[in-house]
Amino acid sequence: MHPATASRALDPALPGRVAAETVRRVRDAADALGYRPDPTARSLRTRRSGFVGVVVPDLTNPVIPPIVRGIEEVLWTAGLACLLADTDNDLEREAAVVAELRSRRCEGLIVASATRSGETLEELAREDVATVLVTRDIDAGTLPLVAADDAAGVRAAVTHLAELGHERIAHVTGPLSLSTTARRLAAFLEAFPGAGRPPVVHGEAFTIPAGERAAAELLRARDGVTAIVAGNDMIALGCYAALEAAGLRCPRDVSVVGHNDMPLVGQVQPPLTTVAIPQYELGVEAARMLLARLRRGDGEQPPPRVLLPTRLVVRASTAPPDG
Amino acid sequence: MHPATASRALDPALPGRVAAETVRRVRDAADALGYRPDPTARSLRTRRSGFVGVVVPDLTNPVIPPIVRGIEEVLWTAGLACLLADTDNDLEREAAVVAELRSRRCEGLIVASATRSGETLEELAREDVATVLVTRDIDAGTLPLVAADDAAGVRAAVTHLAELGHERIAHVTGPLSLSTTARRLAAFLEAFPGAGRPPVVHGEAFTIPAGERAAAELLRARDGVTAIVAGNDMIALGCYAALEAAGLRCPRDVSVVGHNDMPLVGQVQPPLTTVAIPQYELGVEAARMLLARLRRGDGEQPPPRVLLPTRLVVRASTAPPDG
DNA sequence: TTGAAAGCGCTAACAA
DNA sequence: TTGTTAGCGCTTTCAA
Repeated sequence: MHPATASRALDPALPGRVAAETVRRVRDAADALGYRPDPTARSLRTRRSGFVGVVVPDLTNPVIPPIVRGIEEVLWTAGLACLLADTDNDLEREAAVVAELRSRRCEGLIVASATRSGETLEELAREDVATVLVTRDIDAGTLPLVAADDAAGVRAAVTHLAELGHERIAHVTGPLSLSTTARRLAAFLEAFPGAGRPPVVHGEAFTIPAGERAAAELLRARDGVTAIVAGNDMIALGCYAALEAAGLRCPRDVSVVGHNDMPLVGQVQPPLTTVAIPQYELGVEAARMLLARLRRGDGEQPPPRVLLPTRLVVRASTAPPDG
Repeated sequence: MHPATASRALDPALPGRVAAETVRRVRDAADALGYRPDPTARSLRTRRSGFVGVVVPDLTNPVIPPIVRGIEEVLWTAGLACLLADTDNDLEREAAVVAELRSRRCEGLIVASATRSGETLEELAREDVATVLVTRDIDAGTLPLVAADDAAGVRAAVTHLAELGHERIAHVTGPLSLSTTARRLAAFLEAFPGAGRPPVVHGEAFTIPAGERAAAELLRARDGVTAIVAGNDMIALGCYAALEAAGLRCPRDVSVVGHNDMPLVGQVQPPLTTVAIPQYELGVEAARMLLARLRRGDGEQPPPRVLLPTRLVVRASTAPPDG
């Protein structure tokens, strides 16, 4: 029997190209010998590596792991493995990581580390590398994106606070280099048309200390603020700290809404009202989009953008003002 | 110029095997053409894939991501990429995942999903596949291991409670299928030599509900218990819930100590006293151990075991009894 | 439906 | 120090 015939027999994608009897014999022999086709040799021949690069900004950020799980699950089922790379939120490392992943002939890239100016990533679009962005977008808008509908989440948060009776609502943003911050800020501002600009301060990172510093600044002016929409949950916890330092209580004096619904924010004191995003589904959808792109071969014009619904989880950090 | 010469010129590991002038010319040409050697072809020839499989039980478990970061960082620096696979705490999936990783010719495996009986993994030892276990061990003890010194952590916890004046201390374990549970339980029992067996109940998973159920059972008997050493932080939070349901307060009525120091357990109410483990360093050390194993070629007899120090973080969930 | 032959891009061994 | 040759294990023409 010839190797070529065996190869054909073992290829499930070939319908009647080979006799059923032969297929059986080949399979039996393969089982008996414990034969596993060498993926390297196959790759060399077929020009397909069988894996996808997954670039994350920081695996330690609680938003990321469920997304990666969603990606991994879908890709794995499709027979693709995940090469994981962490950029540690560093642009140079992102560039290095993407270069390495490309040189390793990844079939595609899923990138969760995008920053708005995204040099490295724009180049991927230009060179038509199969790429899908998750959560974080580039301003150029030249790459496919799967993200949560943050704007709707922020609108829901503002509406919730307004319904509780809040009139002076502030926003503590995350870092301005991220599209998530921009989207949330824009949605926040649009929720107050004409009514005089609401207070906005910027946190320089998605961390508790950064949130605390920004919120402290906000509270110094005070300005009648009775509620804060935070850029994310860490920022919200920073707000808690700043409120405590200022001798204010949450939610009695100031209500706080977070974003993401990360693990345990329902266990802190007070349990945090927050905008939940469908993290796992973001991963699943991003992987599916990449798979579709790989099957089609070339990029679509314009790149698809999918926004998944968010959900406001009301807990105890929001209450009527003066309550 | 011949391709073989070019290949040699581009290989940094070859000292004076090629003329400096030639090296320069080759490099210039390579740069000009944007030449990148094909890793697939190289792999086929050298029989080295350039990546390592990283098997995790559940990326969503907060203990895992920092470990993976440590692994990824070290491996990446060494020129190896990480193929990530999640078993979802499922033995069948672990078997499938390991098989797939092996068939993809990973140079080695780092496994964080081991269970004590670990069929699949014992086979790796038998077949001399380069493998390092992190955190979770198999009973057979036939594979290299990097883990935290949980026993010391539990001893520190018990000592801390004893010094506060607690005499009736209980243990709520995690799932018995895990070596971490066994190690912590053994250390706990050894801390009470002769003094009559202290109360022990078993949580069937490292989750808040499982911890709550187990702790509720414990509290039904009550039995004068004034302190609980929990199998991990999630179990500890389950204890919080059970205490609250039973109308008891922590730490006034019952003190609680967790294990792992996961994110935000310092923010819950009361802030959790817990045994911190060096997660990132576990990853770093596991990766280093694998690298050493790969360089040596064959397995050591007996397999190395490294325990990294833990640290008791005292917060507000522990206080003197009747306090 | 199967066999034969070629070649993916690289590097290791050997020869010059 | 460089050139030659061969072959890693597979799949894909093309021919039978």
